[in-house]
Amino acid sequence: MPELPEVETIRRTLAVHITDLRIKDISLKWPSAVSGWRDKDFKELVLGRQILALDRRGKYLLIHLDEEITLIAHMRMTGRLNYYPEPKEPDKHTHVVLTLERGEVHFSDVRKFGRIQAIPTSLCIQESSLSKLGPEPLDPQFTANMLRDRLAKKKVNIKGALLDQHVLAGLGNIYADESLFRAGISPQRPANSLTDEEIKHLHRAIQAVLQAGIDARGTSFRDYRDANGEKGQFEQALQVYGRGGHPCRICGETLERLRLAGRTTVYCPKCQK
DNA sequence: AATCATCCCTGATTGC
DNA sequence: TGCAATCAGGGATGAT
Repeated sequence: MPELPEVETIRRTLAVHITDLRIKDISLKWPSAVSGWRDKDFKELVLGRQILALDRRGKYLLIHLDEEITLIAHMRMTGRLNYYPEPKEPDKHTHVVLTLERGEVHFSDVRKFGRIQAIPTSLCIQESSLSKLGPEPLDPQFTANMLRDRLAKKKVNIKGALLDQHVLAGLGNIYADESLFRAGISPQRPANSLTDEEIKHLHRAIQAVLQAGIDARGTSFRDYRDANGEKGQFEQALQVYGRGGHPCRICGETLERLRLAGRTTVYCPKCQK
């Protein structure tokens, strides 16, 4: 599932191909995947626009167009944005095809949870779902003290707090589990029970895990692919995610699987306290 | 304000 | 082997 490192990889691989190109045609195979803004529909806002730059906020991909329009895309679990240099027949899960001056972008999603919205750029930050997001974990301005303050009022377990995009933007199930493992913190701990020392470790672990994920071009546990259809390489570096019942790579203890915040959670009962 | 349940979907996995 | 039930999961929404 695309989390911060995967969305960042999609952004980078897509930007190479589509920056500066104009959107010549739009085909909506499943119109529910897109939404416009006020009384203007998606096509009206997007058709003919030129792609200026690609940005990212948390797990949202932002495609800035001219005329002050921005596309906000979210892949949820199985969404993909693929670039094809030559015209290609859309597969059965492709919901939107953007035909560019050169090549096509296909937005597809097996589970139909992913969405693309067209919105005036100036409203991106204030009026969209991006407005309530927590800080960017890899932003130098995101400090351990900031993390401490944001966790201070949270009584839920730390796993649930890390998945809450209002606390921090971009962590999903994979990188939350991996961060907690690296920090040596049990996912069941109440978020507001962490010591300053533990929060420092967690802060460092989050940044290290996300950066390593980006460097490996993401985790392709199942569905994820970048804009070129390539898998990421981070799966082999995973310490806990998807490894419940297997031995801990550090101490050999059997990794435990449980359910927290409605998500499957894997951790090492010996390494994580 | 924080927390929790529900819903959206379909391919893969599990159960009988 | 075949079919049905269950599982997986991010975020919007509404209830508490």
